[in-house]
Amino acid sequence: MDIREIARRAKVSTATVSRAINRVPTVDPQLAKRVWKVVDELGYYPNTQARALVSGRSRIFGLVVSEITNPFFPEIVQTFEDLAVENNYEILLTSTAHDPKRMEISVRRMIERRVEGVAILTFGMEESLIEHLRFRKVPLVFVDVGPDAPRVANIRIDYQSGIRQAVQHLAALRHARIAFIAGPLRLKSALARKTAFQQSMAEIGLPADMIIEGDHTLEGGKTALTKLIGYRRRPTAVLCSNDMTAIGVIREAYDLQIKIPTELSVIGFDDIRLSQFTTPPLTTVQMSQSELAKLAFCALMSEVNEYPVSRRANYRLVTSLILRDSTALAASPSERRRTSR
Amino acid sequence: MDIREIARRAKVSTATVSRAINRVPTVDPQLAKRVWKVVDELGYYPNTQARALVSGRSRIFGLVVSEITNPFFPEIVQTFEDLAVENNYEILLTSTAHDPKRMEISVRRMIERRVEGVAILTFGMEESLIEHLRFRKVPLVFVDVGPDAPRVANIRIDYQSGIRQAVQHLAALRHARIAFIAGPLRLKSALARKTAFQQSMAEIGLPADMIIEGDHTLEGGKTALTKLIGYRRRPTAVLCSNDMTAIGVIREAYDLQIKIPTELSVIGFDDIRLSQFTTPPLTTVQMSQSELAKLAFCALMSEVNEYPVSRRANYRLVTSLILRDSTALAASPSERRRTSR
DNA sequence: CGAAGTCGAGTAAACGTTTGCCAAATTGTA
DNA sequence: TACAATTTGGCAAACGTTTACTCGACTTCG
Repeated sequence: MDIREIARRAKVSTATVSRAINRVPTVDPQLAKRVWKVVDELGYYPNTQARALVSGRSRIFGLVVSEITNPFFPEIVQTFEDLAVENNYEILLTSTAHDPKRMEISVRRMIERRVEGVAILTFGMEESLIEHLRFRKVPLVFVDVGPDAPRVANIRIDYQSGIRQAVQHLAALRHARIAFIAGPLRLKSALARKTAFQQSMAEIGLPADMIIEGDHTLEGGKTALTKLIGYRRRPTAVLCSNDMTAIGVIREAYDLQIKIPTELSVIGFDDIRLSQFTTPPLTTVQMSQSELAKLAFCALMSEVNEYPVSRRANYRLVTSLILRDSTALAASPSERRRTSR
Repeated sequence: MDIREIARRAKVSTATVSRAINRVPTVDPQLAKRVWKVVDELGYYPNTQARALVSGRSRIFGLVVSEITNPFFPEIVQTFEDLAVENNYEILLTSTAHDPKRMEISVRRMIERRVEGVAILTFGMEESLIEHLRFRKVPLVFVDVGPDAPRVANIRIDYQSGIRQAVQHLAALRHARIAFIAGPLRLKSALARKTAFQQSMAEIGLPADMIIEGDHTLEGGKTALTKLIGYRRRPTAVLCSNDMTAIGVIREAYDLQIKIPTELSVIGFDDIRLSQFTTPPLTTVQMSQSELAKLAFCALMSEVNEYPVSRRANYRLVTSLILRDSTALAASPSERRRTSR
């Protein structure tokens, strides 16, 4: 069943059917109604590939994430999908798992399906592959790491704002020995978080001398804590580069019978949904995933639809502290071992 | 850059280029090599929509889930995607959030993109919408709830096997008062789990008289536990219809200062990844998500590619108990209040 | 009243592939 | 050497839309 069948039954030309379906205003309302009637009766759905072929627009956006099973991403995917549907786009989702091979396949898939734009929401990506997309003039949006080039938008994340709040919150609770468990420092985002921590500490005259490089996983958080408690002067609070790390810390603390928050305050970063559900609920720096997805989508949309000369856009996402129950007043050293619930 | 450009440069016809690219064996290796050379040099990627249009095969499968943010689904999506990529398929992911409106949009999207098959991995779906797909003879695969019809495959889940193991495990640990927190009983899957529990209890002569209807959420688990401890004769163990419920129970137990597993044993169902990370790690009945995705994908593939007359296929997924640390010997009533870590 | 505009609908040419059919080239057979 | 049989590659017709052009029928205006 195709547009010709509709045309025949409504006794008009295929051009008119096409125009009616696409709600072109010049078509006579009478005719349009006749067309729509037939369309509904027959349950006709236009063939997207034919449309795409002739119009040159696939109405597909690519979305690249590290891995969907990483709790950071589902919310992004969800929001992105919602927006896509609202705007009659489809999304081509690929996960790269930081594997060059998979990235290459991702890019190939995107190009073959002729995506109109790609949001790369993984943190860091093979340059050479991006080139393939750039070469084809596909609009791109990155977070933090994008090149400064035409048709490339960047979402700049303001790590400092939230991390400063976190540090000052701890300081206000009289913590002076604050440790930081960083992410893998080859990731620009992890590096930026660490730097923000150091700067925030410096601002209030505290030493940022307890920094451990973790790997943004739960396991990493666990091992980091075991290292931390081996220190001569243990930290009374620990700020983590992401929530999974913080959850690892909480988990290890439980095993070591260190009470949180009374004996150790913990703050995470990201505010993945899961962090509401830890025991105790995690105080964390929020980097809104849905906001991020929204920015990415809008960036793509305007790149695709706006006046061809879209000025090199930069978007900004601020972070901010969410208070839950994993932080408390620092125990004074003397009462260190007594305090517990 | 299209196939004609390649043809021109390789000095062959477009037909030959097409055949070379699709590795049709009748084409002379010499020519094929020449074609591939040009293809690589120019970085040519075939246009999928044109292909789909003429071949009548979109190479897209639909995948319907409830919501990606539900921790049960990401793993499914991941596995499904991996398989899809391996077989040169793309996946059109939609989440319905149990909302009829969204389901309708989902179905429309699928039909417009001409998916070759749809896996409906949400538990329960609007009949009428399925009809639209059935009407177009799109192969479908369901879990548990599918109609018995041609071109519809079903994955039958064996809830009984795992739940029996769970019950017997608890019984072996001398638990006699075992509660069950069910899911929303309008869901066939939740009902089946409850029934499996009742049967398993009956088999070993224990009364299944502490059953509460929850809602498969963490909150639901929390409130269920508060009800449970109000009972005159408290349960010493609780089996939950899914992991989120169990996590809610653990969380509430923590707040109520009930020690798990010494004072209360908890078992979940699903084995979502998260359940490894609770404190204590959750003993649970595994229903392998990746296995489920694999079955669904294979069902679709064989429906699409096999000899036209594929006999009505039924697939089977067994469940089984995974032991972690949320279960322990039942405390005898006398030592009930003394025992704790 | 006739010429010049306006407006709406139809004709047909794309879009980039695959593939049925045919002809040319090659090989085998007598 | 001639003819049949078999490969192999090219021509051109699809696939289902959109859209630039065209053309007739009304309006409008001098």
